[in-house]
Amino acid sequence: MIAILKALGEATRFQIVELLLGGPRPVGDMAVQLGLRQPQVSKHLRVLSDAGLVGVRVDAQRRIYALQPEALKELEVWVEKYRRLWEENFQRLDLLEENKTKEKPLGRKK
Amino acid sequence: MIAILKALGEATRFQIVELLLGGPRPVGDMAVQLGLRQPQVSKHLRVLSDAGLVGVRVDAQRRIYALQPEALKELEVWVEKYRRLWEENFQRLDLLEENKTKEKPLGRKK
DNA sequence: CGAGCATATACTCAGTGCGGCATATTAGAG
DNA sequence: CTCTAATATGCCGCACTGAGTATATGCTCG
Repeated sequence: MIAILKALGEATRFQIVELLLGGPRPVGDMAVQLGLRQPQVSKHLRVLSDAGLVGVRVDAQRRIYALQPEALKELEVWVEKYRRLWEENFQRLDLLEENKTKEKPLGRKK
Repeated sequence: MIAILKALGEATRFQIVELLLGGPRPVGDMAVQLGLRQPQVSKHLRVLSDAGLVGVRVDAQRRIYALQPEALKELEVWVEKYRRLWEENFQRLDLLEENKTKEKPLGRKK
């Protein structure tokens, strides 16, 4: 999970993923669209691949990269865990503020 | 969006978020649970805060941190864009593999 | 087989980020 | 007002990482 988030948390790789939403693409094409040198794109694709976010298909000398749904789905499932945060009234800081006076007798340490 | 992903893509901060899923907590408590020194936890909370993932409530000398639903929801919305990837038969590498022979006449450059 | 294309890998360098320690800050207790 | 608790900030060292260049690898075509 962290690998997925770390991979996506980098501007260029994020762009690559958004690019691939439009369909599979070879490395060279992406390098042009990103304004990057090909080696760097390959490295980013390696990271994305290690995280399971993309897969490759070989076509002669070209490698066609495409999104791999499973990883994205994994991310979606994780986020779902937090759904109640905005669906129920749950853990709202402003509500806690109200309780502050009432719950003050926490005394903490003692 | 990238700020959110970058913030979550770090092991310790990820842990903090998971911790806060259990409810709001003061800094000191988290430092203990994470086995980290307090200053480092404060720094991570700063990053999470900048990304909008957490909010603070002041209680005397303590700062109670809690998850901020909006940022998580933003993430969920983003992931939804990719939903069709696994719901429809879309951009599957194995299917592309089949087409490979048929579509070979791409000739590429020329 | 030799030339050229597409991609991956190795190496280097600069920037960034995490962790630790020391210190500043602010609030409550006596 | 002074002492202490809880937290934030500044500074440092070290590991990691992104971008670039050069090079290796593999495939196609003539």
